[in-house]
Amino acid sequence: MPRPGRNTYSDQKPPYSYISLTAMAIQSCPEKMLPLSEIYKFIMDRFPYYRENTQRWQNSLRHNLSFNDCFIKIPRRPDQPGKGSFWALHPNCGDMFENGSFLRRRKRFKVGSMQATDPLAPSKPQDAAHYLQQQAKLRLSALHAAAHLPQMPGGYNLSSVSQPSSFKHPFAIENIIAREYKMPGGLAAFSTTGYPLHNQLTPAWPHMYGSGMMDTAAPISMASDYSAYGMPLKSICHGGQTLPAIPVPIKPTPASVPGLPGLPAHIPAFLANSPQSLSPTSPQTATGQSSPAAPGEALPSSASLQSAVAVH
DNA sequence: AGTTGTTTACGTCCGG
DNA sequence: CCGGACGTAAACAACT
Repeated sequence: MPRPGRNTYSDQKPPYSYISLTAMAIQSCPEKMLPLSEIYKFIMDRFPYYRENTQRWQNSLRHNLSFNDCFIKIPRRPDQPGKGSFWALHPNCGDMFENGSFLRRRKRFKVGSMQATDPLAPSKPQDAAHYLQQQAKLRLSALHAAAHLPQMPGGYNLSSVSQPSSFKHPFAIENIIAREYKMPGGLAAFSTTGYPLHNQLTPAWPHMYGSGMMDTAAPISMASDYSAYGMPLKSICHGGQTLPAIPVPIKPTPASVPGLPGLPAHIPAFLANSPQSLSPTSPQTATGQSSPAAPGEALPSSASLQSAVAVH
């Protein structure tokens, strides 16, 4: 029996297509690739609406993964147990959403039909898969390296490398993801400790969990204990200071700064921020905060994004 | 058996 | 109205 009045506001269907949701999920993890189950988890963690009728929407989502060229299947390595492959975004599908609404794409991404926005990025799915795998490897090694670096007070000054974002549509992934985008004064959503401040979720996104979102999302997907290469992310990212994605132009911005290759300035902050990183001593323990606060990743990038956003 | 992935089909919505 | 994007259902194969 339906229980009206309970959670109703957050039960609304998010205004994002499955493609958008999937893209968000994929973008949220360091390697930019996720297995199907993690995509499911991500979506369910963030959007209560999708905790029901799982059969229905998951079927739709799988359909989208297969059907749309913008998603690439990356096979697991033999030494990696587990079901299914990893899914990634096609390197060239960048402007599929670029500056646009996540509600409805202007045009469907087709492999052959587009000229590469990234000259380095292959267009053939197979090549792209390989390409992405390489990128993921790079990212991982970077994460690994970062884990051994001393804390950087200034953090990685990604803002110096990331492109000053041009106008970002409110529904652009950066903005959807980076809740801080609309924080008053464009204040950076990061404490000096490097921990993101998670509690200012704007009421503008009722379909997601409000301030409680991060609680429920505590065992967040991206922070799942494994990486694309079977290495426990948590061990890689320990310390809370992790290097953001390697300069990999996965989503080059057309209006990018000359001389600056498209950096993943699009690290989805709110997505990437594993709630665990919220606060090591988070008072909200609704979901059993026993897990060691897994460090958020891609934070510096988000910070840079923040600064970029704050500028305009 | 359950999950994952592919494919086909059909309906709805929206913009041109 | 038409075509494209999207959502959903369903059948089926392959895999764990």
